[in-house]
Amino acid sequence: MRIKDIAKLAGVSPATVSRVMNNNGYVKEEKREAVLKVIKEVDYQPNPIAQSLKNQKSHMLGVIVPKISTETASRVVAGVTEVAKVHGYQVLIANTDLDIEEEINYLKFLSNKSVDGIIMMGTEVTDRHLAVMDKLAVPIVILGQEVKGYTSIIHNDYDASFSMTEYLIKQHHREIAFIGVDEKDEAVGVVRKKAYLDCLNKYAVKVDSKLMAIGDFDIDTGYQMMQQILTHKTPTAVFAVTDHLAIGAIHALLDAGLRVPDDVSVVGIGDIKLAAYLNPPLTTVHYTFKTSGKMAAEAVFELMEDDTKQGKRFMTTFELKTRASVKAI
Amino acid sequence: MRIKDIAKLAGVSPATVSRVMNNNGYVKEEKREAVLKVIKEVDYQPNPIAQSLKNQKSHMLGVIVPKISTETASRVVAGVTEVAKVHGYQVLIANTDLDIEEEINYLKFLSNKSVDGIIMMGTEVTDRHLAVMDKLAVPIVILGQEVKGYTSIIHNDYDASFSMTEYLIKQHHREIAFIGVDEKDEAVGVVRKKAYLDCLNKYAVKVDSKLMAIGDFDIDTGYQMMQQILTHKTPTAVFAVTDHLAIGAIHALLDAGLRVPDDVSVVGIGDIKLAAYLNPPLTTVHYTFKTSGKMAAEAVFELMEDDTKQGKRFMTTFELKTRASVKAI
DNA sequence: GAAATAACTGAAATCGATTTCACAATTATA
DNA sequence: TATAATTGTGAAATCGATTTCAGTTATTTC
Repeated sequence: MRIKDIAKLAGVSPATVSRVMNNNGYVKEEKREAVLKVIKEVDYQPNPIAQSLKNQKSHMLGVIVPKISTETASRVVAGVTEVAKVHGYQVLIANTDLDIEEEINYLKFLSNKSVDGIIMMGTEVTDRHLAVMDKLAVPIVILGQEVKGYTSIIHNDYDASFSMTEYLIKQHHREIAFIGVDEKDEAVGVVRKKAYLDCLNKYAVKVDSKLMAIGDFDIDTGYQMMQQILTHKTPTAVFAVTDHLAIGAIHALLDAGLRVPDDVSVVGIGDIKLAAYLNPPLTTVHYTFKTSGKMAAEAVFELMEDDTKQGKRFMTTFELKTRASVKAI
Repeated sequence: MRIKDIAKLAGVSPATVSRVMNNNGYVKEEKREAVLKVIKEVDYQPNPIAQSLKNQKSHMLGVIVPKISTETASRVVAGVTEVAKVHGYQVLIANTDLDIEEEINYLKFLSNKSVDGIIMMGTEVTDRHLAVMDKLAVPIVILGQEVKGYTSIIHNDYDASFSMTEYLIKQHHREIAFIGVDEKDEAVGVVRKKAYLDCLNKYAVKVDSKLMAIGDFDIDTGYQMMQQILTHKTPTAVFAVTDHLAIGAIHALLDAGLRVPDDVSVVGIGDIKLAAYLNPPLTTVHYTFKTSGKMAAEAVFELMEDDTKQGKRFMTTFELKTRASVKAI
């Protein structure tokens, strides 16, 4: 069913049908009714692609995620879709599986007028990213990393990490192991580590490089890094920069015959859904990923209205969730 | 940059540029090179919306999910996007938040030529769904429920649930509580329960309705249902139809002062990522959700080629993951 | 009652690509 | 060499909507 067909059935021109559908321009009441009747009868829905072409709006938002099958990503997407729906927008997902090449390809592809705005969940933002981003035809918002010149939604990684370290120190821990990730990820790899170090310094706790390990993002890595640390020394507490790393660490500790938290306390960051249901329930930092997704979407819509608002920086809140995985000394 | 501009720069007509881009029709070698040179220089990418309109193909797949921020959904989407990428397709996500009205709206909207195929993760499939599905202009595949006449990817819920029950019986459990969900969800609510009952019957274990409870899908429900069952009787084992329900049940048991698995064994279905890291590690059924997503996508592409293949029924495999949450009597 | 304004309508142009069609220039075949 | 077949090209139609433009009819205003 095309607009032409509706026009014929209603005995008017396509222009009139369009005017009725979009409620603009003059249409005599009886013709309007005739058109609406036909539309209802045949359940006519205009071809969105043709509309996109003519209106130069696709009513779609692109979301670039590093890995869709993670709790963080899916929560962000949930937030984005929620706001998108309010604006009558659809969400197009681009899953890069952590491949930078893919990320850049998607940036190009999506910008090419197939979406009206882009939200990129950043891990590593390279110069090549920036080169492409500078030429983008549509607004973009970066989520999770701070990129100057671009609107970014960032989690308060510094304060969160600092507070967590401080919390452990206030529980009288002094031998606090650190399990981090590669520095290519600015927010997680660099900022969270810096906050940890700064906090130790503030409280004059000496930094022991033997208690620090850097690896990937998965549970297994947490396990291995913990084992590695244990070969040198047994800390009284472990600060893992993600909950998954913390879970791996806990299991390594248990397998080494240590009790958590009685022998070693463990904390993470992220507050995955099951954190409270682990044994012991995990002390962690709650981030509002869904809210971040919403904020990102709202920022994109704002940029679509007025692209001079580029470059804003939004920081989301966090909350320390103290649970049983930490025991004071 | 439009095709016209490229044509002008290369000193040819838009038709020739199109012929070069799509590698069809005759083009003299020198003109082809001239065109390619210009395309490369200005990094021209054709407007996908205009192409969609002309070609009547959007190169997009629609996925309707009940809740994007669940592990199941995100794994399915990961599988779908993987296959989609191979075919040069993008994935459009429609998140219905379990709202049937939304589901039907999305079916209509997506079918309307804005995607070339639809994958619907079904929970409840009503007559209203069917009415809309019958009129769909594009192929659709249902994932997770069996709908006759439509290609469905189903998990072997019956056998999985039966095997799990059988496993408990073989561990000499006879008082096996059941925590299920509403029957509106055919696969989870009806089939899994039927298999449980059939298995009890097969082994002449008497069914005790006091040991059965029906609720929602979340951890809290599992907790409450377990508490409710405990007011009547303490079973030796609990069969929850999802891992989340099992986790809720475990916590209710622990809070009631019972030990898992020493006093009560608990099993779930789904094998969420953290199932092996819970305490105790959860005995459950591993479903290959990502594979289901891939199969669904492949089935959709097959239907796009040849719509007579409609109505196939694919069953995915499962694997019993026996972990420490079950103890033989 | 004439002039000015408002209400209404459809033909045609447009969005940016693809493809048909008609025709021209080569090359192959008889 | 004449004819047929192949190669090569651009103008124009097309996809399905929206919008401008020009023209008609109805309503005010003086």
